[in-house]
Amino acid sequence: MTTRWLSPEEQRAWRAYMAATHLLEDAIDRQLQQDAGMPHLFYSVLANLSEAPERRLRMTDLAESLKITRSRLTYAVTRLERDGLVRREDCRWDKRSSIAVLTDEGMAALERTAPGHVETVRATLFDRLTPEQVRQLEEICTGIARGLQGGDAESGAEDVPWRRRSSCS
Amino acid sequence: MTTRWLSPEEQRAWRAYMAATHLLEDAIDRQLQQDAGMPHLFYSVLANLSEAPERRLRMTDLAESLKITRSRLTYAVTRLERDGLVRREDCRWDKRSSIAVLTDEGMAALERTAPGHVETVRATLFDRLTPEQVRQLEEICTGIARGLQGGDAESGAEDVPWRRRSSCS
DNA sequence: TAAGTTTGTTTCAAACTTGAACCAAGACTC
DNA sequence: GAGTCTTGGTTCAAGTTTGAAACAAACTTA
Repeated sequence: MTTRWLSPEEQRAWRAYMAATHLLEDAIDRQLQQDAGMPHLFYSVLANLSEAPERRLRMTDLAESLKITRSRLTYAVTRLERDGLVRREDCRWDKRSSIAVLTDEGMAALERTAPGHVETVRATLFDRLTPEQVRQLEEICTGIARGLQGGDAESGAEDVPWRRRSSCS
Repeated sequence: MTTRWLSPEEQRAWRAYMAATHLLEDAIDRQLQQDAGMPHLFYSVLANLSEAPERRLRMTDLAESLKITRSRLTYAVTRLERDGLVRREDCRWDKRSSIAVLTDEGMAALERTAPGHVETVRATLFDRLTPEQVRQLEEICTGIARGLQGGDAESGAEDVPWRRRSSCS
């Protein structure tokens, strides 16, 4: 089959997308690194745990929720554990599982860090979007994410190479 | 000043955004790694060079165009040079500069790889968006990018920490 | 229930990224 | 025209990510 190249509009959108995502992630990473000494991902781990019941989550569920590989999460949690912000516990029911728990110190670190982070997200992203665009962005991103996960939906869940295997359950 | 937290709509958009960008970049990286043995960034270097006049670009300009740090580019070009896909040349007018040039072999690799890449970008992104959403995405991303670069524009170019120093020109 | 499969997690080496430090060449200043 | 600043690029060590392999605990099934 001959390649369906991108249309000019798609080209422009794709370039803008790559530029924006690079710049945004850079800005956020830099702010967090400076003010909290941790990359964005690590912050997200803390944030995610803080919202879970009892501030605890199984490693796999946490990885799934963050859309990252298990091995990447293992690294992050190991580091956060070393810093005392997270603790690992064994799962009582399934001895294979390990549970990441946000410590009080971790919660404190999160609370200390959150305002600056949110401020950055605002300044770099939301303050530049109209409410309508916020809706559009959510709509677009939700669609993309659904397409890339277990989002079996329409086109049938073919086993294409770019689909993460261990998606959700 | 008390923190302006994210509204529920913004929260949803932010989460969807992070999920989508993670999943998308993962999918694209995986496809390129499998089919071309290089990460997305390296592909972008080749693609960018291929469109430049004479297929050559100053390192700094290339970095600027890709929105990445110079040191990251140095690494990428070094690797691509080792693989024979790119070559470095000295700049005649400014002896500090070095110019990255796409070799014929690099162009061939790009042409061989592009269809699969574009197909993935389509399948994961554009095939899931309406033409209207493509426009919206471009608009949104352009705005974000403008805000984060030399895009001095409205809010005055304060020297905020999350702004990349060596922006443009 | 032993053998085989799946699931949850970690480990390890190789690859990549970061940021600060460095070096050299051009530009500016007095 | 020597000192100073800026720009273009690389280097280096420390940090992070990747993917495959290893392990161990469930689960399945003959």
